Amino acid sequence: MLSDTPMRMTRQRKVILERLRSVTSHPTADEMYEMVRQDLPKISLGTVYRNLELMSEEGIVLKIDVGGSKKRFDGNTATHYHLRCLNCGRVDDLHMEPVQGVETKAAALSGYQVMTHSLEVRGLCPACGKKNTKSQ
Amino acid sequence: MLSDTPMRMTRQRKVILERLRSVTSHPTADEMYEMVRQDLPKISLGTVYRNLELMSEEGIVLKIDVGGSKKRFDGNTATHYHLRCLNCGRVDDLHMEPVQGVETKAAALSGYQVMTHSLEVRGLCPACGKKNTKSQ
DNA sequence: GTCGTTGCAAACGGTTTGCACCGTC
DNA sequence: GACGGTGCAAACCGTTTGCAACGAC
Repeated sequence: MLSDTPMRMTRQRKVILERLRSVTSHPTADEMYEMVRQDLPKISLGTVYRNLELMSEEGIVLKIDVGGSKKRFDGNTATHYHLRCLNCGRVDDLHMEPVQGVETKAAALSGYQVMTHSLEVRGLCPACGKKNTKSQ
Repeated sequence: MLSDTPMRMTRQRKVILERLRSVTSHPTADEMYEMVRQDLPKISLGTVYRNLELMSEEGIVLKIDVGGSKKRFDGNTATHYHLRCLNCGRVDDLHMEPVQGVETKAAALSGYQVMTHSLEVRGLCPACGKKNTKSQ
């Protein structure tokens, strides 16, 4: 997957990466666009998409393409799990050690050439859980 | 989530459910549309979407909203995991017992009101794996 | 100077929705 | 007969892409 010609470090690329690494949330491309525009008001949404895609292919950032209609991005590329709020859509890290042996087991059971795995726990985040028990 | 007024069992609804339960694959809404059209040539794609959505809310079918741009649907609502091919997009069941205690642990760690979890293993399916080692 | 990258705007693809008619209860 | 469901088509929304100008190397 790694391209042969190295990625040029453009101003846009640099800012996107810095911004993504500076937050612990898991922004959507759109949220990234808003963040980056504070530094580069003229950047286009297309550029943000292109760079997030490219950097996720290079393994520099993590694309969280799991549940929900929007993709989210994560500056932390180590394998880790996520929590997603079914009400407000926010995504948090789940600080839990990855399950041992899933990939090996899955490969043995299925014949797939396994590359990664992800686990997502879904429910209501503390804030939405509170709202929900009161009003609904 | 369960609505107060019961769902009317229309011809469309019945056929969609039957067809979904008759396959072990994990069709997209579009694939469901093609399948159902064999019985009901005049059905509209919108109806298929509406019914799959509705039935997943009722817990009659499972919406697999995990990776990839298209949602997929599953007639088997028991918690089970999936394998996804990164090349051709096909989704298979992973016949593995669900990981014990993830939900409780996640709830304790995060304060989320946990409802479900899902695990997805990604890689190349046997067919694509074979192609890949030869050509690429 | 080359050629990868950008900004822009238009296109895309999956999904949702407004509407008037239809059919289940 | 009421009212939820349907078919149709248009709208939606996140994402991708073609293009000419730009700028990193």
